[in-house]
Amino acid sequence: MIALSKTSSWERVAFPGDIEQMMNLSRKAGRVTLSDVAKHLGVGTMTVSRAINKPQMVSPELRSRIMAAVEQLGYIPNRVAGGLASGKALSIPVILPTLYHSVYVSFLEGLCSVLQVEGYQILLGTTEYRTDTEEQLVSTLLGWWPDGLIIAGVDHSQRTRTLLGSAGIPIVEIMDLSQEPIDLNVGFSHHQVGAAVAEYLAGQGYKHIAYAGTQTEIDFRSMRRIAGFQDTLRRLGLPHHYIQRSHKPSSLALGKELLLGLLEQYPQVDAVFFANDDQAAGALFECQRRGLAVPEKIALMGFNDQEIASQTNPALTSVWTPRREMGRKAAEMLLRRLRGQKLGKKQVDTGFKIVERAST
Amino acid sequence: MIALSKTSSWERVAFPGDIEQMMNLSRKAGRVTLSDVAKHLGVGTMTVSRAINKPQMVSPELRSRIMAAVEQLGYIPNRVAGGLASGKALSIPVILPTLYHSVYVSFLEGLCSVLQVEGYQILLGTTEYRTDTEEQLVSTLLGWWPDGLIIAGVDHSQRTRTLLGSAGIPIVEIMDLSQEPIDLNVGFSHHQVGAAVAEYLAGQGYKHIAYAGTQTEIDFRSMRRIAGFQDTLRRLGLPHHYIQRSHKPSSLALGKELLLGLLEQYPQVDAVFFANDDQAAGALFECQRRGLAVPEKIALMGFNDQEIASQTNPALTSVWTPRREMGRKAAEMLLRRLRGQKLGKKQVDTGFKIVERAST
DNA sequence: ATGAAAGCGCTAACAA
DNA sequence: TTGTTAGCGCTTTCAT
Repeated sequence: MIALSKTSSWERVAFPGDIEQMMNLSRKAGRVTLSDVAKHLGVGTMTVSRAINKPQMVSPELRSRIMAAVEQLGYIPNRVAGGLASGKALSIPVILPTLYHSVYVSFLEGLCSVLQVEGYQILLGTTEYRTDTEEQLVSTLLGWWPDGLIIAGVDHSQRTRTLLGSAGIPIVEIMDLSQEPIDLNVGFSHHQVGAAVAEYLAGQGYKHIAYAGTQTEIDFRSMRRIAGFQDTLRRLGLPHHYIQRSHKPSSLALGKELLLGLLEQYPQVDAVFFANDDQAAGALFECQRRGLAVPEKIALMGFNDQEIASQTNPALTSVWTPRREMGRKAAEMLLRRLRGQKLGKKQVDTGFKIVERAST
Repeated sequence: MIALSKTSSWERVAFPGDIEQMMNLSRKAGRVTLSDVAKHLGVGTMTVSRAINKPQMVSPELRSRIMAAVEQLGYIPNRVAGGLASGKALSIPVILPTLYHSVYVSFLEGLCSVLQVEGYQILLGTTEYRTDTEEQLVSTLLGWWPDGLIIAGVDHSQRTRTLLGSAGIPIVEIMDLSQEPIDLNVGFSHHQVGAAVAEYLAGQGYKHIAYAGTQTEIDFRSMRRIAGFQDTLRRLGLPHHYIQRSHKPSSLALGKELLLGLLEQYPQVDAVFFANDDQAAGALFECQRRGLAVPEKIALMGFNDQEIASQTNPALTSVWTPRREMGRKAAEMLLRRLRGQKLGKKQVDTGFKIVERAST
């Protein structure tokens, strides 16, 4: 592998540092406030506030004068002050394990598509699958006096549960179903996924069915899929000990690694269910290289039904999961709560689907 | 394609709606404040505030009593109030086109890795490549009185530039190099990328070199790569009109579509530079299906050097771009500014590298 | 329809 | 080391 490289850096402008600092310090002084606008027009601050937030309460004539002044002076309402005064910050923290799985990105997009238009600001936090980070994030984010909070997963530390439970705001746990939700819950059963996949692969006639996944010690959802998977294999009288784990983060390369480890240890394996599509695709690429026919020699199956699953050769059977839909649903439930509307169900099972393609 | 499905939803608990509402309304009343803690201990509010924010200024004995009370009462500092009082909200908005490109996700991670530990909260906004959305986001996010702001790209509406320029806080434009940065700037030259790739492919002996990309009308960086690409081909006396565009968002499937469109229109094309690795991979998968030898019949090249490029068969030549590094660098420059430290350069060219693999 | 007063929860600046 | 005073920019409440 050759690497050509082009790099250069240079200084653009030679502002003296003290000018930069001055600009920085002048921030406060430079900001236009509500009362600046009010003074400018000789009206009360409340009138300006109303013109902006409840236009119909201000006479059209005054209103347009105010809006003109707002525009002219470049006034931007201070949401921090507004939030403090009103007790509503219009912010909603979202706590996710990572953004490297496109699953969480899709979820976020679904969420944004509803919340952004309603004027809510999303405060993002990622835990990297660590419960202690999660706990700390919850605590930090609650400090913003959010209107609600959305958190991935249903497995939290006791302190996290206490914090969330006593925050007095709607909480939505997502991506999984909880036995005892803190408040609201949108997701599907990962145990059922594992069971359904085992049943499906067994139904296709495979006899030595393996599970391969990463970070299985800290990814509770993956663990639950394994449990459902093994339970079902056991019930069907099939071997259920073909489990390959790794502590490394998920990637295509890791799919290859997991596959090779599996084949070395258990050459008889004839089907593998991966913890996600990337790993399955990485394994498939390795099969292509080795001339291992898929699915004739070995069947491969992914999870989440990301785009790559439908594009490889052969295309990968996978489990479709409604991540964007979960995002929208979670946002909608939160909004209903915030508006004081009644909620039909506090827990929603969004289900999943096995999408059969050529790899099994 | 068969689709098995499992879905169910049910009502978990039958709380009367009015209780839910009460809980919601009681939020304010239920919240423990700084003065609650102070009263509880019979000390001044400032002492509690100091014990939390500047521990070394409070006597160890009192400090531990305070921390115990904080823990016991479940006090969580209100960052909204603190932000208002201090004029520092410790928040930094990040405005990105989308999270669907893993490039922006990597950038975000790089950013978080520096800012999260320093106590800054990231406020996320995505524009979907729309300048009007960007303008609106800038305005909204500035309302949080952020300490700085990070924005992808260097092409903004005039109003956006004005808003950012007069905000009086450090601004970092990323992912590209600007002729006239608003303030700070970390990125690389997309024109240079296009030029370097054209030169590289021509150097490999290809004669009919094409560019394929999506949303080229609204993705200014892609446009700049095309410009550099065409300029160089022209200079080398090669045809430079093999350009395939689409208005659809980037995906593997679109790579296939772009490739097929290209081959239909210009059968003589012998090398294609795609706007990103996903598209190149999608095209490669289609070549596999059609038995089109890569690179013998047609050479394929990606952009960004995402993981998929190194895993396909053949592996894809690509252009490595330092997105995580840009994230870190942007965060560091911002922090230096916020600390009042001097900055070496206001603009940093992070460069790029052509990573040669088997597909060219 | 408009304005005045009070205060959201916290911290800077000063005093003791 | 600790406490007091004042006020951040806005909205609520109540008056006009």
